[in-house]
Amino acid sequence: MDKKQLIIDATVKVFSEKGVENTKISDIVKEAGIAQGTFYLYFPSKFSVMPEIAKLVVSMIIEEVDKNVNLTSNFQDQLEQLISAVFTLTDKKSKLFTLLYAGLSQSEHLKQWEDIYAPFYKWMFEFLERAKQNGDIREDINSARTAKLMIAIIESTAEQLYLYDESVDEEIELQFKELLSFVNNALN
Amino acid sequence: MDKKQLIIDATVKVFSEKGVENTKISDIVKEAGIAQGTFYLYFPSKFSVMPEIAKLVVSMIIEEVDKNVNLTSNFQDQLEQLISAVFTLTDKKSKLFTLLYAGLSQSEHLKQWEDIYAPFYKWMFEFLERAKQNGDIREDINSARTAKLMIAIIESTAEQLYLYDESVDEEIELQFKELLSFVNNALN
Amino acid sequence: MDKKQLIIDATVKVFSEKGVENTKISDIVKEAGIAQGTFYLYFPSKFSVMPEIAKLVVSMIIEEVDKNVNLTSNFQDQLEQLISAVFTLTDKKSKLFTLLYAGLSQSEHLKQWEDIYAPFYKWMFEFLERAKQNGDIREDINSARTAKLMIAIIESTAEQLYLYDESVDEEIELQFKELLSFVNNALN
Amino acid sequence: MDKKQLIIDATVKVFSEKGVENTKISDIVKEAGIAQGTFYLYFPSKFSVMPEIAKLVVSMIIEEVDKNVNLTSNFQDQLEQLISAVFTLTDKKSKLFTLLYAGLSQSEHLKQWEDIYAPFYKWMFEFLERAKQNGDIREDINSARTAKLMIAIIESTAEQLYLYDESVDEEIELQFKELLSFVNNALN
DNA sequence: CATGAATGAGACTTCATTCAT
DNA sequence: TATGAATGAAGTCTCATTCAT
Repeated sequence: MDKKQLIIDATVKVFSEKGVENTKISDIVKEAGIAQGTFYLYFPSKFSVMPEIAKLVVSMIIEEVDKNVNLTSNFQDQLEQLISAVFTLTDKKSKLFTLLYAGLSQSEHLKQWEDIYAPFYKWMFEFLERAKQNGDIREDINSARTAKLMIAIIESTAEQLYLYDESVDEEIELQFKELLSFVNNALN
Repeated sequence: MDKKQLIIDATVKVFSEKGVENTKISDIVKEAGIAQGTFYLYFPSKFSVMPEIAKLVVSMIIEEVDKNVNLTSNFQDQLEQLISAVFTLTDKKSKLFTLLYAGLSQSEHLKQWEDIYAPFYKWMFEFLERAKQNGDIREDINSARTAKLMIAIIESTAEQLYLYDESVDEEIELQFKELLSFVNNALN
Repeated sequence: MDKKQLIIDATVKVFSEKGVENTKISDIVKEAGIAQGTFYLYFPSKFSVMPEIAKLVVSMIIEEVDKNVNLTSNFQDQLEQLISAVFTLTDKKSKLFTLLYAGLSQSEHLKQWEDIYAPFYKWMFEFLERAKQNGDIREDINSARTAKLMIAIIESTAEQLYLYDESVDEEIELQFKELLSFVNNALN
Repeated sequence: MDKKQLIIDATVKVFSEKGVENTKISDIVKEAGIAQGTFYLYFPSKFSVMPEIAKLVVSMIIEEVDKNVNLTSNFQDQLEQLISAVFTLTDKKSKLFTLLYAGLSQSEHLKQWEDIYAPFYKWMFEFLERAKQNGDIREDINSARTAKLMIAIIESTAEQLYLYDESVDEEIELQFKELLSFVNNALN
């Protein structure tokens, strides 16, 4: 198998398990089953693997929403499917998301993050544009700016519920409903 | 002067300047003007200063919104004042907020963060309850859950604008308006 | 109570519990219930408390053998009482003895140790002299030199049994008998 | 050259010169001519080198007694050769023996010491068994237990003479004779 | 005499990085 | 390309000792 991919996979695993700062290069190479020096043939530092991981996460998000949001459903249902998809993925990959968000706020390479995140913004932009054309949401909405707001509130809420709160299922369900109602009203 | 406070202040300063991970204990004590060993009389590690910093930040937020939100204004204006206050503070203390958010997502002591953040949640809860009693917002809103949503979207957006985007003033103004409109609709 | 004695007692306690090298001055003062600086009014270092401890141990040995060796018994019995007394004390104070022996072999102040140990050598010398005069042991024995041999073999054996071996009672009993027989023969 | 052996040899040297407690890892690596970090590839602490040193010392003892005790001599002579061999070695390697004995009484790994010392006990056991079969010593002697007594008294006496007393040659000679006579009688 | 907060030298240990094989 | 033993800079943390009160 490709050594570079081997390193990326191993890094995702150990980063998820112990966090970025507590991970040593030696942990990664041990997990990857390669020699210490080999790592440096592909990456100059553990931090430089992060963009690869971010791309992975974003592609997972896109895949999840594409799979779950049924464009033939009515808008109400699509909104619910969208939020549900993000929640599900956040739950399933909580450690991975945690380190991504941590990486986002820390990093000096903010511009890079934006580029990597761009596909999700684009997805949301098109989602809103479609809705606008179908008359499902307010006319005065700016799809680009509202896309940011939508992503912000959905991800932040998912983050709160799954990463911080260790919430019980019932509370998650209620917060989910409140968010859906909030967003629904916001868009109309 | 109280050595503990000296350490906290110095830590805020150097954390803000170089980030948590790039800060050495020696940086903190140099800034504080104390001996290396003295640090350890008050804190077991640089990370253990974080909760103190978080308390500081939250008290700054509360102070800022209390100062700027005029409870005698109409609700529309109060909402604008609230968002504006958070935006202003995020702008002014962007480095400090960055490290707080990073700390939040990293930490193992999530329950602790919740406790520290509680005052802001409480503030927002009371803000919404008042509005509900005055008939300014929808009856079916759950103030506790919506408080979380409000904080999530306002802070996330401020974060995006001031910490990541390095946005130009005009874009900030437009995004501010879009957020205000979004939230206004969401609550009605 | 006398602060110096307070320090000595506390030092015996913590040295016994954690060994000399693992003991910090702060452990001693905490145990003694005095301030950090007070220690230095009485001793320049933790090592300088050792001679005091050694004196204590030697006086304990003398006391124990004096109490248990009945000079009116026949020599055979006295020998048994002597060995038994050393064994009992070694068992009861094993930690204390361990650190004394460690201190003995480490120290640069060997001459000092000899002086401190002198009373036990003297006791043994007189014990043998008496036996010689009573015709209980060989005429050609040199009491001074044999005193050293006696102390060496009794203490070493006790040390082995109680400090190293964690021997079971039965084995201790058998080794005790073997030693008694060995010494008995050696002296006749 | 093998780095591990390099470290062991260097450790023996510096331990002998300045004692275990006064030795810093940096002293060892300087002596060994290796980098600081290299030490930790082979040993987790300076104390963990001790067992290796102990093995070395025990093998030296075995070698010395094997070389000097002539199994074709009569028992009296063999006994003298045995004691003489231990005395000579203790004299020649006094510092090394000192630190071994100190290590013995300190260590928490007592069981380990026993294992390391086992070869000498075995040697002595066989020495006594042979003598018993030849009718050179008492029939009622238990070789295993008496082996312990023999080692205890010979080593303790050597230790006293060479490590503590800084005795003059004449006194050593006399104590040697007294010991030989003592042991001779003890065994018959 | 007694205190104990403060000091700072210095030992420990880690781990990213190199480089000869 | 790949290896992994070796390196040594750099940071952590301890703790004996001091000294103003």
